[in-house]
Amino acid sequence: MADLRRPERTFTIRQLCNEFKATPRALRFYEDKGLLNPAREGLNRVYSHKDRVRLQLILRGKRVGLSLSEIRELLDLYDENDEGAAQMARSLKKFRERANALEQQREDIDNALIELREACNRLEKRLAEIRPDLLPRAADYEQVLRARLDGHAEATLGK
Amino acid sequence: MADLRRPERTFTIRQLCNEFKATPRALRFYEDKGLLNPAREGLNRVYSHKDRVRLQLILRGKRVGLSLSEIRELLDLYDENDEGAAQMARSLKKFRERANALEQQREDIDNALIELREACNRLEKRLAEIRPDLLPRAADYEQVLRARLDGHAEATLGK
DNA sequence: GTCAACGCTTACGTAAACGTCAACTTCAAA
DNA sequence: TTTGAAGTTGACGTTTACGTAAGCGTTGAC
Repeated sequence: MADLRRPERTFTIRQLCNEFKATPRALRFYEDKGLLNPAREGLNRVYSHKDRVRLQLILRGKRVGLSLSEIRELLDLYDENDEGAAQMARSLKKFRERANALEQQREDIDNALIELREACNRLEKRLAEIRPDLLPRAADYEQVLRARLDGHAEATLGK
Repeated sequence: MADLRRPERTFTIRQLCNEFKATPRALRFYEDKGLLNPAREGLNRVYSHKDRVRLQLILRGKRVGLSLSEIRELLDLYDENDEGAAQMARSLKKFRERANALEQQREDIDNALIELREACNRLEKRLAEIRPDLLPRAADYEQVLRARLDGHAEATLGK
């Protein structure tokens, strides 16, 4: 009867949370920060399709490591100027900046990895000389592989 | 007269700060957290060569993204068991874990970069159709290159 | 009739690594 | 003698993105 995709369809907070794997607290927090502005039915929040889209944009922004305030700026731009052009240019700029920052981060990580590998090699050599029995073998991989199944991007990109 | 490299030479807090580009507040903080334990001359801190080495290790640890508490654990191991073997094994393990984490981070970053580039491409295409004059050109590089001259690793690896 | 599930608001807690006062002492140079 | 530089110990502030209650109202299921 009610097509789920009808634009006039609305969502409860929990529906959006389930769909996007967020928590109610998070959505309220975004609202508090001015990223969302759902309608009210009495006290209860009622999310429209536009709100849903905004939430999607928020989460995408987070995925690429933008801060909430940066995301808010972008969303504000979309609102002010809805015909879309100047704000697209600004978004593009923001995204490029973010990409550059990420590339810098990759460089930093690569440098850290170099330093780490040197330290590992030194330790391995000395351990092999002195106490080869204590050499921790690469059996650590199991742990690592298990841990890898979760949401690492959030931690990595600064949450 | 006094050879600067003589092992009995001591250092003031500011000397070490200048040498390693840290702040007094930071060294006191490390001390507060149990990473350093300089002698006192009255109230003033007097850093020995061993303290200097410890500080170097602390900063190296930070450079590769270890937390202060992880660094403290490693330093504690060096102290307990000064003949060095089991603790080297543990350090090695820690370093390998850290290296794995960093590799994971690189992957996360690469994924974010993919998502970003897609978004950039979409925006560029639409902008080129609608308002090609608004296309932000790659003149941003100047800003980026300037910013690149500073300590990015700290930000990148979580400070 | 009542209990659980969901919703709300307000407000404090968390983690990390310091920065930033305030309020002082101590020392050496001018 | 004064003043300026450097040192000290607290203690609170900062940032980000929420988590975690506390305490209350509403509603559907049984």
